[in-house]
Amino acid sequence: MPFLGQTPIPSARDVVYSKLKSQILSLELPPGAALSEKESSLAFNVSRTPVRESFLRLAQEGLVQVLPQRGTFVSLIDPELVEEARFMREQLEKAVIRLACDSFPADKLAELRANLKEQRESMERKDDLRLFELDESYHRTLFEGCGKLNTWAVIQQMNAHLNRTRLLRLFSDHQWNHLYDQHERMADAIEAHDAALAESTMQEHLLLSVKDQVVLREKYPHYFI
Amino acid sequence: MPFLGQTPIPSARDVVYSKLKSQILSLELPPGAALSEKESSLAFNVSRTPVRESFLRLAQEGLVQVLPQRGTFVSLIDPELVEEARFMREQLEKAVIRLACDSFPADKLAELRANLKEQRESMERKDDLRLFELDESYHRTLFEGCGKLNTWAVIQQMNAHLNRTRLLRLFSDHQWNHLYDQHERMADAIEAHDAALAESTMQEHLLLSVKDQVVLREKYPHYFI
DNA sequence: ACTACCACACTTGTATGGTAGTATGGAACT
DNA sequence: AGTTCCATACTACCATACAAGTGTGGTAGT
Repeated sequence: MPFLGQTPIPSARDVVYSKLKSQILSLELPPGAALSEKESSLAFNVSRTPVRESFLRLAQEGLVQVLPQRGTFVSLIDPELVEEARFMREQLEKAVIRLACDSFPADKLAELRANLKEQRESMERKDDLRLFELDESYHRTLFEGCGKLNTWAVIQQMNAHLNRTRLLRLFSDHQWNHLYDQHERMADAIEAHDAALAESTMQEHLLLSVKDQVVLREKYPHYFI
Repeated sequence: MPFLGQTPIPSARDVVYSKLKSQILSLELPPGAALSEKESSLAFNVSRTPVRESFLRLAQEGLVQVLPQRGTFVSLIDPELVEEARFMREQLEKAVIRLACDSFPADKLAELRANLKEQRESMERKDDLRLFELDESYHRTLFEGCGKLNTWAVIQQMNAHLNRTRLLRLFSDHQWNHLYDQHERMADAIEAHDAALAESTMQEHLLLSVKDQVVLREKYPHYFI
């Protein structure tokens, strides 16, 4: 009898998918790079089947492009798609934080505060990677508190396109102070039920990531359509 | 040499996927129904491979649930997911029609007017199916005119969950008159650059479909989680 | 030198066999 | 009768073989 609630062992397909996805998002597999079912199956020591299924899933998410009988390629970055992803995220996050200002569970607010505390600590340690995670976690908690986790999941998927450009921030000037201030102001606004302030702060917050794309585009023009 | 611009012949996988999806959305395959790679492969006269790949794609869209070594089942309708899909659509459509009030290309506005004309004709013919298509086409044109077709694609995917409940409208009182009036008022608002009117009308417009779920839920409680 | 053609080395698409886990119904035992 | 156990018939997962389309480089013919 299986343990209830046991984490199911990840299938070969899931492993390959996660690995490939992280390689694509980190630009380790750059836009335009050629993939092949056979080559990947050798690299991961599995058969073509799970590799192929990973390709199909990545293709559905728009991260690779499968051309029948020709090959599979990491998708070039489509600036239009990136802009629309940012647009969708802006609309949904603004709507959610308005909801949060109306009502937000106390325990989730406490989570936000705890997250902010850890952000301060990570800034002192200059732990950029952890700050990146905390940023995601902060926004996730916002959606969770509003009962909109499915919406967060959709945003996460669209973020795949944004993140290939946002990665740059880890290596350039991060402005973590600025980001932290905005996070704190948003939490305060929720507590004070100040929807207008929360929404405008969120809008600023999400605009910060726009410039990354410009930088990346100048540096690697062949990564774009 | 292949004809350039020729439509690629649909693969067996695509055929099976479309067929299954339409059967699920039409409730011909009701929520909870068991599927099987083997059974479907016999039904469609293809091997298990393209069937399996269709299952995986449907699973990623949340329309079926794959339980390893147990079976594949049509997903039960999750009211929370349906509500969030409606929520996302509301936010995005409201944002887009605000954009449209700011600027909207003349040819797309003409498309909206032509669509409205055909809506009137279809209402006279009581051609409900065509009206359903025209409704979708109307909203698509809105997104197209704002350069937000990718956003429309995301909405379409979420609509899969809404549509299983919206299907009812085809068989009940449709209130097509009401829907038409709203469509016309939105086109007028865009032309008059009246964002407030456009947005509030859109909000009403999208609220109309909420009641369908209540009806369906009373009639088929075992279709829901 | 140039062109047309073809063999070949790729690619993804499809079919199928084997493996391991799961549910179920009946038999054997208490 | 009720419970335990096991054979069996499923399931999806994975490996592998074959089919069919595509691009390329070399070769033969002009």
